[in-house]
Amino acid sequence: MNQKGKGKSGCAKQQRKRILIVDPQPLARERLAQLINREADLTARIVAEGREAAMEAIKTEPPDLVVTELSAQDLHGRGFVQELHERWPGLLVLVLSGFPDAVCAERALRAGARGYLSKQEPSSSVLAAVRNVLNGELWLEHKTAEQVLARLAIPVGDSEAAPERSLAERELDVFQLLGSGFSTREIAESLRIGAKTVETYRARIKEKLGLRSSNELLRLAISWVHRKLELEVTE
Amino acid sequence: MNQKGKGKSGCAKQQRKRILIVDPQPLARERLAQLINREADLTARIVAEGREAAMEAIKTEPPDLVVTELSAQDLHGRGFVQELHERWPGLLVLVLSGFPDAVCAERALRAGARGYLSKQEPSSSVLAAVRNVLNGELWLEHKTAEQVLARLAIPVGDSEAAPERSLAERELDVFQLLGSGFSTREIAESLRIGAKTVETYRARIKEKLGLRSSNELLRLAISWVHRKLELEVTE
DNA sequence: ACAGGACGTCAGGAAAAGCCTTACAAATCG
DNA sequence: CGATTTGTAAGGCTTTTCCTGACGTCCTGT
Repeated sequence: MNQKGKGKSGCAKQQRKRILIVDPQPLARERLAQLINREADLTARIVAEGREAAMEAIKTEPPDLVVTELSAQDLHGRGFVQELHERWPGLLVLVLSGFPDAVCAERALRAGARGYLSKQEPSSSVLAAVRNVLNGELWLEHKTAEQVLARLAIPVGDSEAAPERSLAERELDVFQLLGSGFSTREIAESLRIGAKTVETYRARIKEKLGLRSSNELLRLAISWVHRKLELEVTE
Repeated sequence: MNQKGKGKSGCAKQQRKRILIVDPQPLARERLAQLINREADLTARIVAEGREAAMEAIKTEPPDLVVTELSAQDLHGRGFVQELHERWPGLLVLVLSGFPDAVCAERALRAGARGYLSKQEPSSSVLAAVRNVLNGELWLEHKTAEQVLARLAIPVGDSEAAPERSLAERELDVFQLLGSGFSTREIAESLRIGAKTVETYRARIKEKLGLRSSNELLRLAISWVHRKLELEVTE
């Protein structure tokens, strides 16, 4: 909206906030870069080659903000946020998600993200989110925020039915990927851990949820994902 | 790449192919519209307000091609693509997907789409896909294509091959029981046949539906049962 | 009428996935 | 500080799935 008039000489360029975009979807990332670059006080750079390249880029030229994607097939993205947060604790991270969901939002925030929004939000909101997070504020969509707060507000009551309350992080990863139709082996690859480890999680999930067969586990996981997607659609 | 040079007079504008974009993700759809609009012989229009609005737009101003998204909503429930195909059988539809997956591709094609590609493909591929589909060709990514080729033999006309149309009685029994959460062994008992026989059916189902893993089979079966239940409830 | 194909049924052996047990370091909790 | 949870994983055994055949029964078309 208003910009200009802050740097009278060439130094304005150096005051631009640098934003690094890490997103596997070209259409989305290109548009986002455009939107950012046409703001006079922001400048965007895209990393298209994956997470390692992103790390490299951050090391060589630290950005003020990283905007990254969190999509269904790659829950490992949460690990990315966490990794970022561990290596550069002060780095601001905004998560764009193709998988809008309060549980994911909460987990992204726990992992160190400073904002979370759905790709279904209008461009203007995306830009608003970028600015807010740059200003040091936390950014969440309203509905998501409410849901997250509601979840945080509920102490360890007695509503034990929801898998996400009783499962550990990694177990939830596995559960969700199982429900999305991935095999144990694929999950292992996606999470970058051994297949044997995934088997351990499956066993623990089954124990925690009181399931007897692998089949029941799969069925429950799939229904859970279904339900989540339905909620997402209706709201 | 090359455009221009085809319309020497003002009539070029009227020859522009009209493309309607239906996608809930603003970033992606805006970028796509840009890419299309900067081609001299193509013009894009965005529908942001949902499927009904899209139907309306198609009715009032028929496009040459509809590019739409396939996200979570369409994994179950009857698809937008199918509805489009029923109402305008000749309408070209290209599906952009956030979930690169052969099963989804398969379903999209069966529902009447003429192309399917992942949002992870580079912008240039997206544009290439648009052009190919406009030219009457079928467009698939290579990996997806290989997986789907098996059944491309089925003409695009009025296939409508839901599982119940292509599976034999016993195969459908097994499919449904699988989707209801029964194991191979349980199904065998339930149908009073040998477990080995059930295995045979599973194999045949997988072949007929072009599934590669037992996991995919299970996921499809479960989704199918879900969908059936939903339809029963809502209708 | 008879050949070809889809259907229903099953088996043997190889390959893969899953289950049970054990392990251990780090984090967290009480 | 000790106990529990979490994240990671291996070894060995059991079950399931996959691949390859097989065989009789219906239809269907020419």
